[in-house]
Amino acid sequence: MSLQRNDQELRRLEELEELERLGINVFPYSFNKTISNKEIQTNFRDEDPSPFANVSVAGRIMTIRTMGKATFCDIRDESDKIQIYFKQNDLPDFYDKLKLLDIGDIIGVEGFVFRTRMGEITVHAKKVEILCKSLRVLPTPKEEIDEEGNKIVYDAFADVEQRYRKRYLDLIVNHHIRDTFKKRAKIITEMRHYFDSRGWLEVETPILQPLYGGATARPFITHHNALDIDLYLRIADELYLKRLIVGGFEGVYEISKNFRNEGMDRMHNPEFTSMEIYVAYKDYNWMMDMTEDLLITIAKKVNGTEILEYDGKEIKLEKPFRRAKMYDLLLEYTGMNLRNLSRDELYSAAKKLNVEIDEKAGAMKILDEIFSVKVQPNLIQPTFMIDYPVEMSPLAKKHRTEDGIVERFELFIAGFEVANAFSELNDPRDQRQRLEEQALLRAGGDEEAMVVDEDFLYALEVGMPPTAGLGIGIDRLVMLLTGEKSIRDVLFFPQMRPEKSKT
RNA sequence: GAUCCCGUAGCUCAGGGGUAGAGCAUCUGACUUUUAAUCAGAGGGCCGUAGGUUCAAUUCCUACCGGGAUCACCA
Repeated sequence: MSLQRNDQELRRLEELEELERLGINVFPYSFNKTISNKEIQTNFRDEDPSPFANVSVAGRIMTIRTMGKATFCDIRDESDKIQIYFKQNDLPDFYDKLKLLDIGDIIGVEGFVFRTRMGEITVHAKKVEILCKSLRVLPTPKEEIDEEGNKIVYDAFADVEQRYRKRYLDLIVNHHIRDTFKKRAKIITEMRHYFDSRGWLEVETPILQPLYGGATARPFITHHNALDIDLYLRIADELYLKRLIVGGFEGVYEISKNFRNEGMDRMHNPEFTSMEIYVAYKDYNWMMDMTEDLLITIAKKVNGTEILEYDGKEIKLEKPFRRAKMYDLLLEYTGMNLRNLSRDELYSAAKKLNVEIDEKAGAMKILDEIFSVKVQPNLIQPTFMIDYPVEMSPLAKKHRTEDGIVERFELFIAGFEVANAFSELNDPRDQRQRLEEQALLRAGGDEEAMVVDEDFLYALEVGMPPTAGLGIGIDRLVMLLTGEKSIRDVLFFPQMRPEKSKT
């Protein structure tokens, strides 16, 4: 921890000490803020300023303009900016202390609201309190509105690394980014509301798991000292939620973090938020209807429209979403029928399609690769891809009429996966066989294959009703509804490589 | 892991083999309705680190360090 301070920071420390010498508590305990900046900005009327004859505002100083015996500054609170007018005659005790204030300090101001000659709604200060002295220099972007009303930003705080590492600075300086996070909160609230109003129960299941399951991914491993056992941070909560359906709940859902020890890019963060829901007596057809309705409801509540714009493309969330079988989509975009092909036939098909494949890849891996290169980028409008090969989906129920296929869908929007769902496998014999096949893959070196969870199998043997399950990647849904291109822009604190001390 | 790009003042960036540049921020002075305030002045830099080429390197070369993007990995 370096305590080296630059000249500007040293000067701020000196100012702080000077204020303390003058008997001012630079870090007081509270302030009676009576109104938000936004309320003033939206409700002030020149005809009748009386409701604002005595307001107390507070916020962080963003700019200071001193003109001798008068000073203007802009302060920002959570809601908006407002200008403060300090006049020497009106602040005999405080005015000379203004020079000890800096951009970044937090102040509280009592005064009356008026409009300046330049038309700016402003608080004329009668009393000023310092609420916090800032010892670090803020990045200092400047904004200007040109004649066409366009906002021009100078010296933007735009370095993505610094923005992610020091998100608090990003939030202060790039005030608008908070809109994304407000929207994120609203999306989750609306989702909860949708589920709760249908009587489904929000639950919490273990994050520390003795066995990990419910998805194919490498886990994070940790250690419990008292029990002296390794535990895994969950990669999914699926198997626990199904145990609750076995226990007699008919609708359970959980919104929480999963952890996957894999690569990071604009669609992946090692910890991410997912929602999983299980509803008894339903199948994947019902779940598709519900998913459509859920997403359209949320989009309308959050954006006021079911039309999205993402990456320059207009996307309509309109019932019904397209439903297409996996092999039909593959045929559509590759011109090849890939069903019932052997591993080697799939491999040569991939070669023909110029899809690069690892020599050792198995049949499902090849199929997945062809899909993600040739099909997925084209699925811009909402598309349920349905009916996957059984080998790809160890927890999904076999298709009621088609051999070798399971009842599963994934929802693609804007070319990325938003949701994944099955008619849940509830035949314990079939489930055991599939998990044992996974265990074989695992023994063969596939680190992502699932492990056999005997207690889960026990629960299935006790009996789980027919059930439909759905998982939605919340981060990706937020990206879709906010237009953000990187998962890092919808997470306050995305995972970053640790900062190493520079040589 | 591969490829490409970046590293110069507190911030955003320009420059270029010969004393290091701008705007903002900071400091001093002027200014009692300014708003990218303005005006006059000032301070602030191991030009990421190390080595090489050179009379001379912040600049060219190499390596390293730090970071980013794309790809690979990863539903």
